[in-house]
Amino acid sequence: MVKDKGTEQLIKDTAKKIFFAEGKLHATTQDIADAAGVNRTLVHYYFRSRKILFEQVAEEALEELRQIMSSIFIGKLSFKEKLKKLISVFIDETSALPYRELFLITETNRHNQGLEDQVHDTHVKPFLADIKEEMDKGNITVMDPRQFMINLFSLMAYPLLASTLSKGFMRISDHEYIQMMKQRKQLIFEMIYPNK
Amino acid sequence: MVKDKGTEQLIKDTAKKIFFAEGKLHATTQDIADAAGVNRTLVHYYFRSRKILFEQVAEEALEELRQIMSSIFIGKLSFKEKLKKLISVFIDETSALPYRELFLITETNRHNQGLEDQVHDTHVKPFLADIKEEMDKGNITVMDPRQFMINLFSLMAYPLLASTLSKGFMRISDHEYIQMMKQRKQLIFEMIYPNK
DNA sequence: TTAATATTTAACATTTTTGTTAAATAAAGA
DNA sequence: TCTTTATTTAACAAAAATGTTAAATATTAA
Repeated sequence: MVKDKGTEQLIKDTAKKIFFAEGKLHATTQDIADAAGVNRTLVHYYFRSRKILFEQVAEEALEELRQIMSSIFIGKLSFKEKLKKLISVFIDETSALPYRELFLITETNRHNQGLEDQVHDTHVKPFLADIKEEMDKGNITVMDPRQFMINLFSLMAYPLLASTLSKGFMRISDHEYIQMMKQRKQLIFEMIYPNK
Repeated sequence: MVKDKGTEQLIKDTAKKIFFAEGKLHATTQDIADAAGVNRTLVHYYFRSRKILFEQVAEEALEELRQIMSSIFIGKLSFKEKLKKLISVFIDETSALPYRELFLITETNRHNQGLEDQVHDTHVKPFLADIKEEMDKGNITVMDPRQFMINLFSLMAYPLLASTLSKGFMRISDHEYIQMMKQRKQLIFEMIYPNK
């Protein structure tokens, strides 16, 4: 593997790949070092401890999720267009890194710490207000805007998170599943934002 | 804790509680023994190794998911009633054990083994056929029946699986979140099975 | 009761994972 | 160049987790 951005970054990126892309939540520092093709001591040299590496990775995962949200909500698109964009971006991102949320969830459970997050005021609150407004306009089904948001993220995230189970139960091949995930962009939009 | 069903069962039940209810996927045999209030050696006495305990727990998790499916599909209810029942049962079950699927997913990823499951022919295939039929009747929106099924399970499972993230981002209290999950039974049904 | 069996415990051993130290090598600046 | 600093490695140490053994206790059936 190329170490263009330096070894420290390489280690962190490799850890993310193992956790977020491969879903190997039990990976050890040795596993990470091996995958990165470096001596395990470097993990300690750059991060001092496994715990700190994990915390950095978790913090950046959270930051990445924030980025997705903010990338959508800058610019003056209509709600409808924002929604389309969010679905497309989120599904693309999550297809590449399906287990990122899962990592956050399990790390949070591991240390019995809920997450007090600032993303609420900057992104979630305005988004919920937009949803409310769109309901008042009669464009989407009226419900608790938070339920709307939960529905949206459920439909986007779950099939990628649980692809192993879905594919197993429904006997869908890897290739076809990818196709289906692409189709979901349109499908989710139509469910959430019905034409009439 | 009472050991009515014997210590072996107690250990297994405790492991399930830690994995499925608390989402502590990194729990050690010591953690499990402590939570069960027994000597760790008993884990080895009854299960020989940590690996075997995990495999048994995973196999039973899978069996429990099958049970949910079959409990719905015996009896001669209409599709509409089956759907209502499935949503209600699944959400109740998953509220109690939100991380059961997550355990299966991570254990599957850990050992690079997909799951070749017999549940397909007995439950999933007939369910998909029912969905198709209902679409032909014009009762539900026409789409790939597998997408319908994915939507259904996404809407049911994800909010419970990712409750930590949802509550954190949207600033919802534990108590209120439970209320919202109850409301989702009706809400999901209406999304999936629209009145007109 | 007693002998056989099942269950539980403590002590020990091994393996795995994590963390530390010091030395070797490479890179960069004076 | 030489000297300082950064990076990497190997060897070692400590801790954590898993697995094994044998003895103690409880249970059961003859």
